[in-house]
Amino acid sequence: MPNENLVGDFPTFPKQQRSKLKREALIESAKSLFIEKGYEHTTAKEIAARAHVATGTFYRYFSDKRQLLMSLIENQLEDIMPLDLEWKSGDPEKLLAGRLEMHYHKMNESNLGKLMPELLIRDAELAAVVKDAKVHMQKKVLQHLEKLQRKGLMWPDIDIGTLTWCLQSLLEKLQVRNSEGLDVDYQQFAKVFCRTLFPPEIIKQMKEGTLNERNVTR
Amino acid sequence: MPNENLVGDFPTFPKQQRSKLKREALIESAKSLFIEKGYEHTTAKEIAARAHVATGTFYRYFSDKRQLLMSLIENQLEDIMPLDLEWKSGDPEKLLAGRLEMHYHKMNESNLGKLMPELLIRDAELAAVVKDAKVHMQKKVLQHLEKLQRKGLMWPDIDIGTLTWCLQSLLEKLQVRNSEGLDVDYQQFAKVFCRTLFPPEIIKQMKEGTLNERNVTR
Amino acid sequence: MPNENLVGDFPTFPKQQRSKLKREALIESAKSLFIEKGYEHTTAKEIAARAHVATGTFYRYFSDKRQLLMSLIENQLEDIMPLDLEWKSGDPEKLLAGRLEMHYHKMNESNLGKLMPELLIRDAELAAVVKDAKVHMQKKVLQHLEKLQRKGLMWPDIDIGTLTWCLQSLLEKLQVRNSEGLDVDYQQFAKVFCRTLFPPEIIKQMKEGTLNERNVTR
Amino acid sequence: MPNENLVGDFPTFPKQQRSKLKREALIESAKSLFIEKGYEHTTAKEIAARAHVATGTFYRYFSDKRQLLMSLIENQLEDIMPLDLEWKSGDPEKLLAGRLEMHYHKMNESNLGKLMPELLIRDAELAAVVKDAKVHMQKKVLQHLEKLQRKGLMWPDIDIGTLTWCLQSLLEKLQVRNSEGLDVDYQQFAKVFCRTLFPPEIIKQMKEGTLNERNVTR
DNA sequence: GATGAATGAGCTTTCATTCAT
DNA sequence: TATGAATGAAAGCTCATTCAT
Repeated sequence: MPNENLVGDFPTFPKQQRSKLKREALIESAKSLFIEKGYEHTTAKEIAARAHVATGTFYRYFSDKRQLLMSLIENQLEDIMPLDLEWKSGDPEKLLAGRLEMHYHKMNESNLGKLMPELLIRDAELAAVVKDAKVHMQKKVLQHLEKLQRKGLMWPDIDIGTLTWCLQSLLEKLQVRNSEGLDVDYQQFAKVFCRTLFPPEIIKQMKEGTLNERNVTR
Repeated sequence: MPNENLVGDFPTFPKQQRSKLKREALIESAKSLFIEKGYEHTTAKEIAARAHVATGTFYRYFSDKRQLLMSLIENQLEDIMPLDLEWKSGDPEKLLAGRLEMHYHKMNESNLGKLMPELLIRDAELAAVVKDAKVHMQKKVLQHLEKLQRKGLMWPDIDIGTLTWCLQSLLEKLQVRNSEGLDVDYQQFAKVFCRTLFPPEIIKQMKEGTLNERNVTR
Repeated sequence: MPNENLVGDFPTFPKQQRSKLKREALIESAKSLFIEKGYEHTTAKEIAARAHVATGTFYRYFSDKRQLLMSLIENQLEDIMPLDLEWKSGDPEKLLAGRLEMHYHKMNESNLGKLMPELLIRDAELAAVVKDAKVHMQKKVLQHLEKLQRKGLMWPDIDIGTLTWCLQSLLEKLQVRNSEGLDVDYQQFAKVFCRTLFPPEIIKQMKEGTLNERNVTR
Repeated sequence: MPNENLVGDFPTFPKQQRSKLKREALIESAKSLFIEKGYEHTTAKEIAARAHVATGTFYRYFSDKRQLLMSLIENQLEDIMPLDLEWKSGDPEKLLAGRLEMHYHKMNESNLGKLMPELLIRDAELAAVVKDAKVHMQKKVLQHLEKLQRKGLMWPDIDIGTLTWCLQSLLEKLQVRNSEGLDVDYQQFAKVFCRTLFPPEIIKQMKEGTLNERNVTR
């Protein structure tokens, strides 16, 4: 064991570091293979091979393929989840477009979007994890929309639950579309979303900054 | 096996008939198993067993599990596809709500919705088939929306392609939701859809039947 | 392929028959391999190979190696068990020698003797099965010896339980020796056994036929 | 690791000492594991772990699992071997009972008895080692019995070889019974053994101390 | 045609052994 | 020397597919 207490020694922990690297290499390898060939069609051996590791090493880091999958998912749950919608002042369409673009750009880096539908169907436990996260996210969106509605910014006669569901659905689909590499005109999508949520005159006021929230009882 | 050549035997082509029955039994069996356990986890033996035929018989009717899947999909592509949107006169929300309900009721009977995401990911050829159908469907919707836009019924400043995509996406998601057994308030969904497509005053006119299409250049 | 519907055809049931043959071939193959290399060192693949059958076929007939073992054991439990001792009139040494020889000859054909010690140690369930059979056998021997003792034929001051255990132990060891191919002088063994059981004057009377059992209260 | 070169440190060869300790720890660990789970089911990793050393260290001390086994066996061969029978004057039954009890008590502490049958079957070389020891032991017993026979103490008409074999067999079985934790009435066993060896009147004389060995030609 | 036993490639997983640290 | 992560051969078992009946 090298002396780790010398002044100026490079403060790395070679073993743990290498371990961690291998673990990550395996996860990366698995991810790419899952995306290429699907979860079922990917074998532990292949995962190990692409990570430049022996088959047995796979089982030092993960009890099995499923466990690796769970790690992989948990790592990236936030990326998978549709973004958090929070309305600030300003042009809502531009605002949203910007956020959509940023979110899906990040998403694309972790190509999991492509993977999820398959996984969710076959694995009840995983589905539960993701569903929980989704429900949590939807609650937040719902609360936000409720607040907006109370402020009189939204269509008054539409059920907020339905609206939330529609938004999330579109965001998820957008995510899939994105992961398929199709290009997306975020400006246009933002326009549709806004039109779905807000009556035209509200949008106009928001854009002009003349929106008077004081009129709204809270 | 009883003697089938007795006088008085049913005079129609019993062989072909029985063949067809077996083929269908196999498809039905496969469908239910695919839905229950997923495509990968269903074995040829099981499919045969549930269809009350021998394993080998499976291979007389289908060259392989995948081929059966393709048959199954093709049979039911229309059910899987989001419905065809055609706007007639009258209250558009009621109209749409009715059609949605009918469509998803039909869909639910062929529970394939649940199956598709898994399949599409793994099987490029299948994905291509489905994508073709989807594109075809989208084209029709697109044309219809273009006509509506030209008539001045729709938001003038929204890209029709984006809109079409949003509609289809929502319809697909609705289909999934449906197949998960969650109940759906079609009335509300119809409202959201309509609001996404049409400006409020147009909706009002449609409902009142005072819409004057003649103003629209064609 | 021979026509099996000819008059005079041998009334066999080809399928079941072949199945049975294969099952037996597998059992035989397993037995010989277990004896050659031990249970743990024998693989399902090898068993199948020696039975001229594919690996998968093994699993059609047995859920796994252990199950095959159980079948094998149950088939041959009687052969494994030490013989049943019943004393009739006449020269007890000759009588016993004859029975020993016959028994161990039979035993040798099913070479399981060699196999048992290993198996019993590792497999609690199997050990239980064999132990049951052993206990049953010992009870019978015990009863027999008790009867002999009541008749005054045996050493009066020796515990019958201990004696039974010694006899059975020697028989089992003899079985092992036998299975190892060492030759055995049954005459001499019979002499030892008899001397262990009966006082010398009783043996003498038995040989002379002058034994008077009427003196014995029952 | 603490500095081991401090003044006042124990001046003996600490390295060799520690080595020896490790070796022994490994042997002890292996022994207990072999007894608990059997030789085949014990892994090198487990042995190392229970001995509080790294897996690799195992291979510094033993070329392989089997070699460790051999060491272990050789260490304890005497305990495993049935005891040495030497007849002195006095009550032979009491004498024998005492020795049996002592011997099997010692045996029980090194629980190897349980292990042997499994090992002997699989491992020809080990079997040979043990067999050698056994043969050697039997020779000694044989010589002793021959002496006794020449002195006229034993049944004159029984083959000494057979007798030796029977004695050894019973001793081995007793050992197994012992290792199974069943209780044993050594008094009774001693009685059976003596009766197997000596005619009743000799036993009587031995007990009474009236045995006149001088009558015997040597 | 129909049957289902048979096949064997291929997957998951274990573990004796090696070797860089 | 000691370590324990890494290795990869080999075991158990499954299942799509074939083929003799």
